[in-house]
Amino acid sequence: MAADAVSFEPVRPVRAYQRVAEQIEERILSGELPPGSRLPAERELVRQFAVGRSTIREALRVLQSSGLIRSRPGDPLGAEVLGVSPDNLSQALDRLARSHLSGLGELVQFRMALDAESYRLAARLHRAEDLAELERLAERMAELVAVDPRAFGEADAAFHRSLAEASGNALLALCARAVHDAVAGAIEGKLSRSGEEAEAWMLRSVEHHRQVLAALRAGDGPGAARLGRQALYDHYAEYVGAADRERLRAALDEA
Amino acid sequence: MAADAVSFEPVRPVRAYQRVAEQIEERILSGELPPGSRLPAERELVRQFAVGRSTIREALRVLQSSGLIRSRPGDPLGAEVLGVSPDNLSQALDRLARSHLSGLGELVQFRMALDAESYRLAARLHRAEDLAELERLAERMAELVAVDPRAFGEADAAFHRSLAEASGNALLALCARAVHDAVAGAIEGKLSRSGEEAEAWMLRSVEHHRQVLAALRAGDGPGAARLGRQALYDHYAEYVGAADRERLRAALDEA
DNA sequence: AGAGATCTTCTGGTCTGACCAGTCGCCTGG
DNA sequence: CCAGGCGACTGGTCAGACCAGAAGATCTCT
Repeated sequence: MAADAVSFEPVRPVRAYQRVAEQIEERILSGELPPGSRLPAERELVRQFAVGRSTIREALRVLQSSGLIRSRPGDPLGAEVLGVSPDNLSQALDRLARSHLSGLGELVQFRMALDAESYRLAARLHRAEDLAELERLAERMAELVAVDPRAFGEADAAFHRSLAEASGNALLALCARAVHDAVAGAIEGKLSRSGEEAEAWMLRSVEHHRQVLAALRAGDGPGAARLGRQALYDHYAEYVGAADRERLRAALDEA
Repeated sequence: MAADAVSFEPVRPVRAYQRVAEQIEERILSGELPPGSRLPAERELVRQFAVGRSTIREALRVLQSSGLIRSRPGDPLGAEVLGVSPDNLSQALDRLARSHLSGLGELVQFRMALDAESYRLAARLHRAEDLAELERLAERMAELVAVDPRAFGEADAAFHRSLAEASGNALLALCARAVHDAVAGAIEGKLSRSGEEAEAWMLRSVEHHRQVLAALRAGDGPGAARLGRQALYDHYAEYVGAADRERLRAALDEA
């Protein structure tokens, strides 16, 4: 142990822009720069950090690509602090999904796991107001069937988001949302239902939500989880290849 | 619908560096620039894209911060393409964990869900060589107990990685790894076990892996999932607050 | 001839200074 | 009071320069 204590670590060069980005990120994550606050102008940061403007700009680019800040030309107030957001997470998941590494099957299978867990937790831990909100959304969706498919889709997404948030785990909810978006992006275009099919699909969704709500009220975690898995299988099984369908079935069994 | 078709979308300015980054990212994600290949030198990219060097550099910074490429000063081959990796994901998770949005409890709870699902799938879908690899790793860990705690920890991480990969879902495996890293980062420092405690912990790990392997061989998905959840609870319950412990218990029940 | 030191020439990292097109606040003329 | 214009900012982009480091070529000494 003593010999380890005096051993040196290889010093790796730290770029100037990196240290600038780390300093600013630290202030944001610590809450010292809350969302909505403004960074000084670039030329002011140049003075404060005593580096060139290109260094400052590269640092700001990194922070911006992480979704921590947003800048707009001509804004006399400087870059806006956005705080931690799930956008970066969705972006990362999106990349994973878009790379040949993962196909639609893996994506849906992954979403099965996330949804099932959030349903299960929501059934066990939901608060009264969560349930009220979910019932409100479910009602609105029932009204929208055969009226406005687009609004129905949005309400559907909102329902799933609220359900995930009712699990009490914000991280789980964010990831579920990110994967939801990734699936939607992957299936975009393929999903071309005729009017009748769309209506049948909406009716099935409403029924599914009714069952999930019943499970939530009963506090039936495993039941809610099973419902979530089954609904995803029913929705997407027809869009994946044979091998992926086998995969999804495996995710369904014993669950 | 017709009225919608002729409506215009608000045009948002697209920065030059953004388009450069998108073009390069597209080539990487499509596989045209496989991992290990090299990008042209910056000055060459300046010529090809017909933009200034600072624009090129900001684009490369974005790609680098996403973990897609890596550049090294003086490298005559140009920036190296790394391909999609979970580093960006774990970085995003790390930020979420460090911000007040998510604490260690949520992180561990999330990991419970991912690990449980990957164990469950691995028990059902693993190939013979996966099992052989896992048994090899488990043996090596058993040898390392009380010899090299550091090497043991690495072998442990490798075991979990292989186990997640045996699930057949690369996306799930990458996310599990990212969350694993984020948890490790969040608990860093707090984890200061004495020699005896460390050895007891290692022995418990070996036993746990033995049980998991037995469940895998038996194809017992739910059993493997339960083992994974329980092991995480046992490992981390002492490090989280009372509220988070309740949360973890909820993730354990009925699973 | 082989091995080591030196040189050349590239790389990425950084800085400076400049210009442009926006955006906002102020101020003036109605 | 308000509309319009002026000016002083902003961020986005470019051009050119210098530096330290890395790699391969070259040279020198044994």
